[in-house]
Amino acid sequence: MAPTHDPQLLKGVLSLLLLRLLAERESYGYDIVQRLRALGLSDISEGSVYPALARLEREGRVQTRLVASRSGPARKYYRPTAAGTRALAEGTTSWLSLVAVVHPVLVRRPPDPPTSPEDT
Amino acid sequence: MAPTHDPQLLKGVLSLLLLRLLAERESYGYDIVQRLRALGLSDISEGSVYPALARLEREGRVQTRLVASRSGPARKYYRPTAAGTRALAEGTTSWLSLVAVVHPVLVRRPPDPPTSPEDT
DNA sequence: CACCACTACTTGACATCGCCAGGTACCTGG
DNA sequence: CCAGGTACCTGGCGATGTCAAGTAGTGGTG
Repeated sequence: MAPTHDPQLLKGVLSLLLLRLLAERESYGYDIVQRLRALGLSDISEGSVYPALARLEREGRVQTRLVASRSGPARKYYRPTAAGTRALAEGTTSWLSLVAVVHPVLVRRPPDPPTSPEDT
Repeated sequence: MAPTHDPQLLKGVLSLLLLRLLAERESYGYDIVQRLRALGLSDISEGSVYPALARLEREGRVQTRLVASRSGPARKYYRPTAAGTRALAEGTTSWLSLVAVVHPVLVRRPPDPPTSPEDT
């Protein structure tokens, strides 16, 4: 079964992921997309990442520098600022809080599914 | 400290929560709002819940019935349909998948300024 | 009786943000 | 020169949470 990936579920979490990945290692958009996919977010699209990165920069959470590449156009490397690191910490707290609320609710025993138990 | 509740993080999860709460016990909008708040989502607003409930109904995931009340206007009780139960199961899987990807990334040790390459 | 608070539900305008599609540009190899 | 991979950006769209305001029924208070 496909994960039936709901775009909505990613809302807000993406920028957190971006900040985190950038905090672990400075990198550029194209690379971030690949790292995200390698992490399991195979459906992630560039059209989500680049705008998110741009937003982060506009908000002063990351800073950039251009670095020429041997295999294509110049890469724009992103790195979190102090504000970005702070935002990451706060966002992580929010995420954890949400998970702490949602998870226990969703993971209780199934409440008598009135349908066939053999759905595949 | 304030939970710094990011509205975006709730996207998509709310309908899942509603479906789950409804699966556990048939109830009406106003009651759902209270249950959500009791669960810790204190910032949830009616303006989020009612439209979400209406959407769920429009999508055939819940069915409703009106019940007169002695303490105010009639209550609209919601209850998941078979499709709703199915959607709940699928949505829960999606949520779990997302958490499985996001959580480990966010919960690694706090990133110091990326300057020590001697980290294992 | 008028007014207000609480219960309940609905709706419209608004903002955010991921996605799709399309576009620009650089570089290497045939 | 062309094809294809690398790399980045933008416009328009759609989904959905929030705010604010509106409609209504019920009961308590002055």
